Amino acid sequence: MQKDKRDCIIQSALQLIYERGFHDSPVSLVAKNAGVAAGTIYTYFENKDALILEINKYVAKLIMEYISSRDEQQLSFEKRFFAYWNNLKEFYELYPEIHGFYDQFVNSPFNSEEVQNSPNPWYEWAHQFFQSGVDSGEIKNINPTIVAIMVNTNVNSIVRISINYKNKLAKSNTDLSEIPTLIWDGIKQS
Amino acid sequence: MQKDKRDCIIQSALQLIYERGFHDSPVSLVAKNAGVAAGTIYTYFENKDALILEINKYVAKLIMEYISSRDEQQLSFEKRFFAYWNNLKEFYELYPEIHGFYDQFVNSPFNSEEVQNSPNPWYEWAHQFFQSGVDSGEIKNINPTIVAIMVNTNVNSIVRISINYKNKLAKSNTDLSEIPTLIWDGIKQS
Amino acid sequence: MQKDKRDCIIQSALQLIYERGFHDSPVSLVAKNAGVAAGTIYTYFENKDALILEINKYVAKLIMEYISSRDEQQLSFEKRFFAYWNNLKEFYELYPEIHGFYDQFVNSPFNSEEVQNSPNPWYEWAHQFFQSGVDSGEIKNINPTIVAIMVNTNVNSIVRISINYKNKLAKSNTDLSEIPTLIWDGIKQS
Amino acid sequence: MQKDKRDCIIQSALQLIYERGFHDSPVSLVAKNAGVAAGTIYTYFENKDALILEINKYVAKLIMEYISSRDEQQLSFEKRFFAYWNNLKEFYELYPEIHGFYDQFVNSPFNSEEVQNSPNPWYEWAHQFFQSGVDSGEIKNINPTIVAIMVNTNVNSIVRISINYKNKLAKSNTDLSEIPTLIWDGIKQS
DNA sequence: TATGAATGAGCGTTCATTCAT
DNA sequence: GATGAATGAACGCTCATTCAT
Repeated sequence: MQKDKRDCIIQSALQLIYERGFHDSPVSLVAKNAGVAAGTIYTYFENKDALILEINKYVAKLIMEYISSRDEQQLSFEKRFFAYWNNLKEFYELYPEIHGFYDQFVNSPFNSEEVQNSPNPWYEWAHQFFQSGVDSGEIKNINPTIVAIMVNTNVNSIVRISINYKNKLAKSNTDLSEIPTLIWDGIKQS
Repeated sequence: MQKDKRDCIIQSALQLIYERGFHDSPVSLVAKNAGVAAGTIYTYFENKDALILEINKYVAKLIMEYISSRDEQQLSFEKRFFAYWNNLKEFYELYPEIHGFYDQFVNSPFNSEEVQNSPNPWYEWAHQFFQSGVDSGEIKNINPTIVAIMVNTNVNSIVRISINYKNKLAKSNTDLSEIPTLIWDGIKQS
Repeated sequence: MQKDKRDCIIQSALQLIYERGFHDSPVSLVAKNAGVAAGTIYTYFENKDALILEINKYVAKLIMEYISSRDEQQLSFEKRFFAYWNNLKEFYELYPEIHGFYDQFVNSPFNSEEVQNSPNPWYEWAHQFFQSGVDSGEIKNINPTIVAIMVNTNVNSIVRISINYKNKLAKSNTDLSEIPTLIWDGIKQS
Repeated sequence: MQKDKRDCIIQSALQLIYERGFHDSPVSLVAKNAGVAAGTIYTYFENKDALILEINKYVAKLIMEYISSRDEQQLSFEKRFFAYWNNLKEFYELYPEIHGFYDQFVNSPFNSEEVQNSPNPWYEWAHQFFQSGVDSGEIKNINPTIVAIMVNTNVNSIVRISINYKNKLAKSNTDLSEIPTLIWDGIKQS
């Protein structure tokens, strides 16, 4: 209630979608959890779809800020890559609701062709990031958009594994920590 | 619609979910496209959720059969890996409705912890597949479940890229074809 | 409940619109009064607008049948005119809910240009009726569509007066009964 | 929007109701078009219903002024009648939003028995007008209230016809111009 | 078994009205 | 007085599910 109402609504929706999915997150519940009336949602968002697309933008901005602010460009690309990978994992573990939302959003009909083609600060930053690795000759000469998607998808699935198998794979956590090396071995210029 | 009604219903739901998403695939439409009455669906499936879970099982079986039948165990694991990767990509491109369904299912609330913990022939086969690579010393000693998820997630996202960017990344198709090498460089025993 | 459901719904809506107006006749109430569930309305009508347009058709058919079945073509047009006028008044007094509905419908946005241009058995019958008066030279040579609208509008307003002023104009009922003569004096060939 | 705010609101509502009907003229839109805040409407009108009733009063006053100021009492009643008829038609064609509003209002639940029984300067003037025709023996001895309603309803429907059939009845415009004669032939003392 | 009309809870959304500023 | 964000009851409508046929 103290924060900006628009933010409250986004936070509430993010949390609910993470916990219950798009299906089971009615506007009325989003409103209730945000501490506002149902109608208030429509002061800030045109409709439910628009709210979800705005959450996507909000989330992309947060990720971008988190990762870019921790990137140290003076380091070798190898070091930057591991930092990127670990920070992204850290981010998702810090904000599991964002991980949960993103996972659902990216493969949903909400993520239409139009949405995919509209500018996304995080995707653009990631593109630049891997482009600089290509440019400096530290990673293979592959389309940086594809590398970005590959790496991000990979972090995403690793986080999902580490959440789902939290208890069972205790022993395997060592394995998880080796994944970025694995990816690095794949993309590094040999 | 000569086939078994149960199959018709699954095919119809698969296609609709691919085209319109879970949100927009009401039982009545699934029934209509399957050439049966809405009520009939409840003869074969307890409810809509059960239908979706059954589709998941159906799909897992199909993938497993497709991949396993094309696996030649006498070959080197490297060759088997590339076959695996390419066959999986081929499968998804052959059955885009399965790719579309799977992409939505895997991160949805339908894919509950319980579902993830129940036996899945395809996951088990993939586990065994990578286990044999570890056992023969041809790939690094990492939890084969994790490798399987990594590789499968990777194929999935590559297929998504190749579908979404079909026209735009014409030039980059070469890049896409290098991805499995990249993954192999990551997991192979060096 | 005994009658055809579609008819029940139409009757219920007709009555409610008469009593409370379009504004205050929610689908839920129409359904309740018809003895069906709200959803059932949508089995018979695409949406609320379609229901209202169907009522209009239903009503036009009823009026046409009532008036045409009482028209005796072998009589002089003068006699036929008075019968027409009185039967129409009688009809509206017999079915005040139809009068009430029609009054509201005809000047509402529901009665769009498209609706006005689509075939209406009652309007067509009335057109033919007055056409025959023109043809036989018994009434002035005026566009029969216009005469029909004039006469019908007149009956309509007289019925409204006789309903609204029921008690107060007791004395004036004699006046009301002279109205058709007044109209006849206006349109008859002199 | 230099004018008095109350007038702006009435004008805005009048125009919107004409264009979109009662259904589709929310207070927020009335306010926007009037150049005021939604809440301001409640400074001038108790609620939306009161606003609509006030528009009715406003409109009745305007019509009365328009017609009465053009009535020349020294003329024969016949001439006065034709002037009345034509001026009323002219008024509605000059202010189609008033015609549109009135058409909807008169048969709506807003026009309750209470409203109909409350003093209306326009109705009273029209009553007097036709009373004087009765008194002078120039028209038949009929309740002037009824004659007034008849004539006004008639003008109303003729205007509606001339608006709706604007293009199609080009030829028939001559017919429309004969209507007042028709009415006069009906009511004149023969 | 198969049907599909019927159900009604629950959805997204609107909008007349209020009230703190 | 004027504002417009906030409210929440009420709306039209959908759709998973049932059950008489």
